[in-house]
Amino acid sequence: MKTIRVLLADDHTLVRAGIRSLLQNLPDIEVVAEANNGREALALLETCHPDVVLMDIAMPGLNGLEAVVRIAEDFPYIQVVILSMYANEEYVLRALRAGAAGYLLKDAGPVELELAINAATHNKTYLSPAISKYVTEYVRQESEEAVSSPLERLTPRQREILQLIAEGRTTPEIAQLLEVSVKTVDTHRTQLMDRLDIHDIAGLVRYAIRVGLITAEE
Amino acid sequence: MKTIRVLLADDHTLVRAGIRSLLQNLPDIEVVAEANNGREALALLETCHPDVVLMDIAMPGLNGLEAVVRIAEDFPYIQVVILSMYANEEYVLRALRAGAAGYLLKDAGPVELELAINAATHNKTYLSPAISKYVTEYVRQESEEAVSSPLERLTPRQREILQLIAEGRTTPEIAQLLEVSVKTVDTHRTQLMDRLDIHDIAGLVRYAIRVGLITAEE
DNA sequence: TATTTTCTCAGGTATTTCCCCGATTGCATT
DNA sequence: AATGCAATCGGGGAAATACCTGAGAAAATA
Repeated sequence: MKTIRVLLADDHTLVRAGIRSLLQNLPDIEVVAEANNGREALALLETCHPDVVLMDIAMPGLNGLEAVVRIAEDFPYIQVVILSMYANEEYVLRALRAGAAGYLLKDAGPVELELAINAATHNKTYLSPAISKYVTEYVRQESEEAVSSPLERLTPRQREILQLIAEGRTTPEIAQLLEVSVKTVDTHRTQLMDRLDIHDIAGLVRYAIRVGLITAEE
Repeated sequence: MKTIRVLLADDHTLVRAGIRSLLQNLPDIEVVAEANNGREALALLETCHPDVVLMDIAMPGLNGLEAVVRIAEDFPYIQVVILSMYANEEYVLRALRAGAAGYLLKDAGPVELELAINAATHNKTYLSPAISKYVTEYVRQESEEAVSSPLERLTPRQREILQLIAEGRTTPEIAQLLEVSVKTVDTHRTQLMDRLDIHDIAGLVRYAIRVGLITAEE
């Protein structure tokens, strides 16, 4: 079995150095190049021809998701494993639709690194357990049509109520504001919580901020 | 020269493993323990008695800045080097005021790791070049009086509980986590709400994000 | 030493959240 | 015509929040 050539793309030098150090302890894996961002990674592909690209998402200049799209287009034989801090559904879906061969959380164990890289070289997909749960099957088929940011999984009424909740309004206040029954608002809250799989106010607020429905400032 | 005992605190397992791997290549440095967050780090101090703590800032449960304050108070002979993604002035100042012996950016080079740790053991301070420029001198003197990130209107305990609330923990959960009565947590919540003049969970979450106690991401 | 602050805990109460079950209406797609 | 979805409303209940009063012990501060 020949050694697997890996390109490392992460804007944090220290993190990159750390992961390189980890990979050096693994057999059959060789880090052939490092990149500071997506653009650098793309530029290095032709000269280094890696088998697998290990790529962070949050990078200045050209981020990882964008880079995955281009790699999949121009170098279909190169597999990309995303290395992300966040189990953000939006990111995961976009990465997989773009053709990523794996999605690793940065709090994954070192063994997962090896798993993901080996899976990628066999054209298989490895996902960190924490994310595979809400992705699993339906992503790839669904990718053809409906795009659906998670926010769009909510009805307009649900989004409206989510925003009011995140702004700190109580259920009775919202009911009065919208001139409907308290029970109606209650039902909407319950249902939008189900859809987002978030079950407390704090989580809703963070989510609302994440998707830009509100801001933390006032 | 005896070996330097290091405790590693970072919530990203992979990053932690990477840095540990880097440190193992350095002479006279031994990683004696790893922690997932600030609270775990504090708990490990007594049993592992490290010389230096390498600590991330953004961690769930108890963040790095808060942990520095407590370490400086309870274990003044232990040096703390902050390991952060952000060159955020607010963070840097708070860390140094709290008594951190160093502030490393995650895109620092591996050599800086060694520099910072060695500086720390000699009671010196190492700062990544990118941040030392806007810190330099005036921090330490100014720290005596003038003030006041809004967060400092809260007691350490209140900040700790605020963070847990903003992360979505319920009162019983927090009580169990801190090993105090539910009523105690309840009182803390009430009192910190009074001080901030914020009277609902949603507002607390937005506030916590605003001041950098937590992020909207997960 | 005296005072204040912090942290701890308790009782009680009102409100709200969170979730279960159910339902009707209307609108749109199949 | 039938199915699905969105929006409305209800009863009921366990849990959590929000707020009140009061209070002891330890720590920091004046």
